[in-house]
Amino acid sequence: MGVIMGGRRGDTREQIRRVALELFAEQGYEKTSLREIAERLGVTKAALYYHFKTKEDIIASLFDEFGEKVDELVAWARTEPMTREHRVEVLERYAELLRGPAGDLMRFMSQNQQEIRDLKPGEDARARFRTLARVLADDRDTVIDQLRARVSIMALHTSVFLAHDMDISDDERHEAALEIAMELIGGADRGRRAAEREERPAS
Amino acid sequence: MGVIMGGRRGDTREQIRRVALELFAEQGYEKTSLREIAERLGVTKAALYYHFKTKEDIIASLFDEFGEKVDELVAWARTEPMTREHRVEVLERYAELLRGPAGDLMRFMSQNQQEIRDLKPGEDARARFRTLARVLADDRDTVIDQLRARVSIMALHTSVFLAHDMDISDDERHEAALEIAMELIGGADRGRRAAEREERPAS
DNA sequence: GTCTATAATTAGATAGAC
DNA sequence: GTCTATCTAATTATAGAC
Repeated sequence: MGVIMGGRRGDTREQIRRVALELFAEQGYEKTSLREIAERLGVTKAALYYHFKTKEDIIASLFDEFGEKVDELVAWARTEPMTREHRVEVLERYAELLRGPAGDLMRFMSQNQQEIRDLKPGEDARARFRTLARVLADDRDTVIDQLRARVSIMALHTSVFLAHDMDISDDERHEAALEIAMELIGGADRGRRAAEREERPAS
Repeated sequence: MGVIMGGRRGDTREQIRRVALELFAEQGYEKTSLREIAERLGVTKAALYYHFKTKEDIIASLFDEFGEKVDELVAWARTEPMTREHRVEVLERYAELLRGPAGDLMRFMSQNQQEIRDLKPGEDARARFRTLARVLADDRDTVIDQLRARVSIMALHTSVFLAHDMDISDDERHEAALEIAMELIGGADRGRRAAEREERPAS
């Protein structure tokens, strides 16, 4: 939208976010120091503190952007009844969301769950992850179907490093992970969910 | 084999290992300080350094014990041709191995992959993980079957925290994770592997 | 908006007494 | 085998000049 910031180049904040995500994804949150982020950007630590109050604020800013998109996806998902076809559509959209920076962020989150567990942005992200899983399989589904939904999402998050030594392109890997995720949530001869629904009176 | 240690109580080293695993699994490797381990045990940091040369040596000791068991499992797995039934058996044995301390260790590893990536014991563990996955699906299988094998192992490693807010017992969760893992590696109407083998001359 | 300088804290690790 | 005391290095964060 062509927003013009006060200073000469208003993109410093954005560059901090970009470099921080790079380094967090590369080596983890704790291991990445503010000094390192500043050095790679050619500025000093104090400059970082002008744009972000704390180190945690940097990562919070990254998670917030992703969180909004997930919230939108969940809201959209709930506009239609959860048929198997719709579940597949939701998963496809989520997989699409994971191409680009969001994928790096979720890969980072998967590989550093413990580190970000105590951080507010980490808690929020986990809550969103649960919400998305519950869209795919809720309390009316069997516990195993609920677990299948979670494993399928995790498969999408982790495919990059699960397949990192396999000789395939990014697109092939993306396709393979999506297929596995779909098998898990929309399984072939699995009709428990539909069967249960039939037995229940429309409330 | 009933080894008798030199000192009066040879269990200090073992207690350090136990407490360390507890804390590592609770809060991660980096976040757990040697001071914390020592305090929970009622000793001092210097006492730890008598039993282990470095902090890394403590975690290496934990991974080594687990690694031996995985090596044994892999060796056993290779004594028979890899039929679908045998794959299921291998996975069952691995799941059984994950009950007890090994499960805590693998859960810790899953949640802290980035942290232990640069550590020697972490590299070794990852190599063993790949080896086990290749026992279940090797180069002659499709890439998607290879990825399925890895997802299935990860599902076993992570079921504890994937299902931590679900209202099920440990045994139910264990069963559910194992079922999902088996679906992934021994899938219903999936015959690619067998078909490929038929086309190949017995070398 | 970016800098220098520094405070305050904590970590892993070692030396040497007992 | 365990202790006290200490070293070195790195971290997050702040104060104040320009």
